[in-house]
Amino acid sequence: MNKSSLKSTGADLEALRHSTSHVMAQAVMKLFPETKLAIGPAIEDGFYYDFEIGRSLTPEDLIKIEKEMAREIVADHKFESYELSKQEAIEYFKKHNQPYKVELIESLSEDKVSLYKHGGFVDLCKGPHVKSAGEIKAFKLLKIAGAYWRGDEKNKMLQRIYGTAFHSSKELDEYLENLEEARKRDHRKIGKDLDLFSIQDSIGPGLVLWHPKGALIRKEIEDFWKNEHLKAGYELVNTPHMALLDLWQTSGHLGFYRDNMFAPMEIDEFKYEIKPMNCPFHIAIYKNTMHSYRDFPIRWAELGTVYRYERRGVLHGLIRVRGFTQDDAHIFCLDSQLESEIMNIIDFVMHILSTFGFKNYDVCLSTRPEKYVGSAENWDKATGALKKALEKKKIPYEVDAGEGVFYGPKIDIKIKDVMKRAHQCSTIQVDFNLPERFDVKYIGEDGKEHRPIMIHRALMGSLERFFGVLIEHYGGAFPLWLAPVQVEIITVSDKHNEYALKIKDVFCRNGLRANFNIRNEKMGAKIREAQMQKTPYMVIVGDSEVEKNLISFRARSGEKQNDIGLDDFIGKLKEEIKNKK
RNA sequence: GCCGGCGUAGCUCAAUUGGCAGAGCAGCUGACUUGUAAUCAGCAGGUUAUCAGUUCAAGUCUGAUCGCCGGCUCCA
Repeated sequence: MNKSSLKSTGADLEALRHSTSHVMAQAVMKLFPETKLAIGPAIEDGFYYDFEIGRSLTPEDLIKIEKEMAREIVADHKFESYELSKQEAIEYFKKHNQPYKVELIESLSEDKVSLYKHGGFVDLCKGPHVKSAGEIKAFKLLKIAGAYWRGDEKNKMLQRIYGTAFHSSKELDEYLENLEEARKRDHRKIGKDLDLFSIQDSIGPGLVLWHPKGALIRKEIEDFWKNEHLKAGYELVNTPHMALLDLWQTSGHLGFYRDNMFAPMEIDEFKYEIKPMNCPFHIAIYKNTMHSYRDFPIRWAELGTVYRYERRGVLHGLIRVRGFTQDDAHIFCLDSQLESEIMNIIDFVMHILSTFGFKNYDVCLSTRPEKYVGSAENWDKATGALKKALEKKKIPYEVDAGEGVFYGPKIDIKIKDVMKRAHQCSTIQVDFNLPERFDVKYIGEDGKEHRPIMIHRALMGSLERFFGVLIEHYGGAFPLWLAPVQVEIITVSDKHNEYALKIKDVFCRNGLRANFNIRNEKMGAKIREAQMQKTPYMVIVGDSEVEKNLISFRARSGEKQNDIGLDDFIGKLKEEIKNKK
């Protein structure tokens, strides 16, 4: 649940949705009187309610529940709040056979509990609610899902109904249209339509095949990434995909990360492990030589491919996979450099992400969890540095208290795509664990050994996830610099094929990706095809162009221009590529 | 992993109560020679995810397995 976005949609909308969830629960109770109620809050763009019902709900049930809700809304019962003592409330819910409510009340610290009543329906609830059910003007039940009681997988699984509600049906319709738009932009669909990537049964779940067009986009991203890193004072490293199991013993991953690691394989009586992280390798490079305090900061970056075991049910297109390439970097620095390094990284993240058209972010600072390594003093120092860096950069952020990784505090940056959905990609983490475990050190000014600070960071997170987000962000219509085919050459008839091949060659020599499909098809069909493939430019040549040695073009956007010089057109494209627009 | 749903040609989808697996697009071949979002015709394409079972007969019913989808938990 995202509190900030609840705020942005308004407290009254939250009350409306919360009230709608009560009305839904009431309808469910009426249709299934044996139902045991769990919880039913408002969430970012709607609400849900968890139930234990004797049987599995079906989509038809949702329709019945909606009808029952509509009747209740017409009845327009008031929402009335009142208080009971804890004991009275427990007795009430015991009497009505509502064990989850009893458990909730028992866990409350207050002496009195607040309840809301409307119609005959009573629920444990802090409120607030709308005045009466009639205020619910537009709602829809969206999906049925399983959800663990109290979010713990050891507990019983309940049935959750998701729904949403708005103040007007116009807003509801807009929301539903938005959902439809999101479905159209689904990277799995676009990935198939544009032949960018696939994930196949014969290869294995969560393992991505990058097809030529996807791989081309990846190459452009990688080239950009590498060049920007070199400019920003990073050095590039490369490390293997596996290492002796001992390495993971030393790093501690076998202890705390085993569930996410694939089983080791045995080679020549030694056990090897496919890597779930890149950090130990970078540390190994560091440790291969002596380091002076003068060397810092050391910034090593790698597009490092890692493999992690993810439970089957969590895999999702490119967003959640089992093999992925992190745009990883590790920075070794002095305490005194931590803050400025963090600020550098923040600037760098913004620079890289904004190039892809991501201008809005949700930033979170995660602080020390209950279980942690390192001294509390170091944690405070590092957390303070992260905080100060964010404040100096005037970046608004939320604090996720206790949500840091056990080895250090972190800043997570979630990018917001054009559909305003947030995606976890970038992360900046201070690590107190690995330097200790690997005994990483440098020789200080005083001639003695000291422990450097280590920062992990990823800007795009993983190329797979980032690509998935990018596909949805652009809806498949990649900007020219990323488009796998930048120019589709289309001839009016096959008389013009020779000229088409000639200009294709000119495009290629100029480093532009031009395609000419010689297939004998009417130009209307070829334009349609290029348009559906979201090719940025179509160059059209017929008698007129061949005669005058010119070209005509049509942009994906609909922009058209006839009879321009090939050099002028190429200049235009090069300018557009340079600006990465 | 858990709850629920789904799995038919490369893609999108059909196939009465169990009764001969089909269409469009894409592909191939040929004809047409085209001016800004689909030219026409022919051909080919399948162990209906896999494996068992029920039945005279299974895409359809049952069970298991695999995978996918929506969530939960977990996370780049």
